Amino acid sequence: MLTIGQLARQAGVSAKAVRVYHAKGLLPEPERDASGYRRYDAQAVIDLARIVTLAQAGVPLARIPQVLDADETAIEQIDAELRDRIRQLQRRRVRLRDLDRPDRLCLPPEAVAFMERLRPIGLSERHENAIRDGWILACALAPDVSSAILASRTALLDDPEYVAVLRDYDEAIDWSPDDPRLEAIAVTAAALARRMPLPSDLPDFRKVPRQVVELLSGHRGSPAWKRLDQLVTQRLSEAKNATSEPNEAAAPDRS
Amino acid sequence: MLTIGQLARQAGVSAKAVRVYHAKGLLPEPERDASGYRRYDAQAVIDLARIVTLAQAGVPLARIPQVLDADETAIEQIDAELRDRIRQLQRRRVRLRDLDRPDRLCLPPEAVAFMERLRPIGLSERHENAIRDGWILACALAPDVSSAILASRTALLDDPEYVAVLRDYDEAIDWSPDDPRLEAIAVTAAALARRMPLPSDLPDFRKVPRQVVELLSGHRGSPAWKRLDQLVTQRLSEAKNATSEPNEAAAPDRS
DNA sequence: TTCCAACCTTGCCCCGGGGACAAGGTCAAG
DNA sequence: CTTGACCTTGTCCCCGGGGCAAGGTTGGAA
Repeated sequence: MLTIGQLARQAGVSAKAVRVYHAKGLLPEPERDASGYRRYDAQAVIDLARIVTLAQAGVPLARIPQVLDADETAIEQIDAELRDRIRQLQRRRVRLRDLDRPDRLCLPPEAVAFMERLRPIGLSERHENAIRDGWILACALAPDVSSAILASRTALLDDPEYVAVLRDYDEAIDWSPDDPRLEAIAVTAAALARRMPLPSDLPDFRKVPRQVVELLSGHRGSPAWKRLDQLVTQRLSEAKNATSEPNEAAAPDRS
Repeated sequence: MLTIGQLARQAGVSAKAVRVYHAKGLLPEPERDASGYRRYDAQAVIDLARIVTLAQAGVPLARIPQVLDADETAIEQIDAELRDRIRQLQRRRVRLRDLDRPDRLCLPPEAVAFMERLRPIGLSERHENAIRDGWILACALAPDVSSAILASRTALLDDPEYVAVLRDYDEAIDWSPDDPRLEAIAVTAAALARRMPLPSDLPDFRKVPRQVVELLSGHRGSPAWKRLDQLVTQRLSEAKNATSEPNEAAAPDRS
């Protein structure tokens, strides 16, 4: 006959835990000896092992009696949950390894792929981070729309002219808004913008939050970029003001 | 700029959790807009993702700031813990499959092996369970001693005479203690006992709790077995009473 | 025998990591 | 201008025990 401590050690739990299982009615209270100590037999060892096995598999104590009485399928379900939790932990290990890579941590896979393709272009870190932050916010606000835009934007990275405009913007980021060289960049950018896929071509464009459009075409704190936006928009509207009203969203965005 | 709900959704947690992280100083409180709502930027998304990643990896919230400031080795250590937890869950899946196998659930591997070898002998379920319960209690009381005894007992299962005595005991379990057939069994058992390894041959016999010896040689509720114990002990002491005093523990035990 | 450490008993409060709900203020779109 | 989905602070509650108090018991060694 075992004392509570011997029973608990055998099962790998604390004596307190065994008392809790008694209190919750999971494990029947055993006989007491002359001094009031609980005394356990082999059946109690078996019963406790079952309870501990289920509890450690994540079954809430309150559900354990039902599971013990139920059929095999309940246990299969618990096993499936356990398998899922193992997968989850494995995914979390991967995330842990990316702890100091904000893009992998915060962006959906397609945006990560975009950033991977963007990096070899060799923009400044500041520009890259600005682009990354734009996508982070866009994906948080409207994941599906953002991933649609991402697709077209990723394709654009194969376009040498687009890449050239990106590099121009990169160089211009700290220029004065009055810098005369901005004109030339605006000309190239406007030419590009005319054959770029526009956000308005998206299937659900009317549902796209205005915020997202503003984010992806915003000037992000650079006065020179703000000025470039103005110049490009002006050029675009001049070129097509016979056929359509100006469309601010058509300015080529740097992301 | 994101609201708390958008931020939380992006990170896969509840808005409440984000407020908790603010209250614990893990995540800096952001600016508020005109109506008092918190407004988050991309950096907050990154910071929150880091916090959530660590929290989901099992790091207590109170330790997260230190980990974020610490070097790589802290994260490697967390990763190692995560790996261990995965292994643990995998072991628990195995145990879950053995939920209705008391021996696998409660006994050490060597005792499981013993029971596996015992089963084909074809004893009654009652006898087998009595043996199993004896080992459960013995292993709980004194695991190392029990495993030493188990080794010699497992070897005995190769001895046809020992197996024959086991079968005799199995048949006799419900006989009356006055049954004359018990005599013949006692004769065979006593002959066997004279060449069986005795518990007193164990290296640390003096440390063996008396309880364990009683358990493994006890009669476990069968009056016929109790009588057999008497008969065997009597025979053994008659045979050697010139050289040694009677030794109750030398009765051949059925386990 | 007497001692001591290691048990055991009940009872109560505490913890982390949020969830639930209240009672109200605010936003955006139709 | 309403409606429903947000947001704000605040409070209480949950599980699965851990820790401690304050006392009684046991068993082996000196």
